Amino acid sequence: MSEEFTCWEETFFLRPTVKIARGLLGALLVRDLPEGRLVGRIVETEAYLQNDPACHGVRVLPEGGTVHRHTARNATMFGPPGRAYVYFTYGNHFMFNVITQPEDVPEAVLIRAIEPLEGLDMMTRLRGMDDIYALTSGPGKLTKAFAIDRTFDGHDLCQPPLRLVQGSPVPDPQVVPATRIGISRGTDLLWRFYVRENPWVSRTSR
DNA sequence: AGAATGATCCTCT
DNA sequence: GAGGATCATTCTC
Repeated sequence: MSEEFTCWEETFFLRPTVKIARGLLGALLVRDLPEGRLVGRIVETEAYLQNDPACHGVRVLPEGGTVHRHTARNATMFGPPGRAYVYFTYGNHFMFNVITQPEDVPEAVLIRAIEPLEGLDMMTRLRGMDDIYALTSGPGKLTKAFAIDRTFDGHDLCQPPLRLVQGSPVPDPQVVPATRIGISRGTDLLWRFYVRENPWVSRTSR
């Protein structure tokens, strides 16, 4: 029951975004609700970069190059690091990302899967199901289990009621680099990372 | 204004 | 493994 949750300094989020995606494995997501606290350990992430055709902050030119793309939806991607970028997709799901890099550089890490540690009863209620391996094993699942919606877009992740804090680092032999999921461009890049053998990882193939 | 798409999930076969 | 749900956002004309 220790209250010692430690955020990162801003410099953590100014390192290369692919390294941050790797480094966020093992980090904890702490969600405070009126009914209690939810805690989970990040086990799968993906990096999205400013020159990356799959990134929301990027437009692909007909000639094949890329430029930054500002829109209403992705505005927080151009904001300061250490904040949440939350958007709605497929008519059903919120996606939760961590913004990296200085202002005006649209890069982020998508949190794809979490291992639930605390508050599993509340997560089953929020998810409307009781299979613990299905609670948080996907980007849309974990936002529902943690009650994360678009009101958190732009939220400072060092502040309650939603915090991203340090956990136990995951050693290299346990980290699997893989291709990203559900995108139509940039599919060859190994910018997804997950914890080997962890049952909450959304997809273990490549 | 209308069409297409989407960093997904669930159910069914 | 395939297909439908479902709608906000973005793109195209």
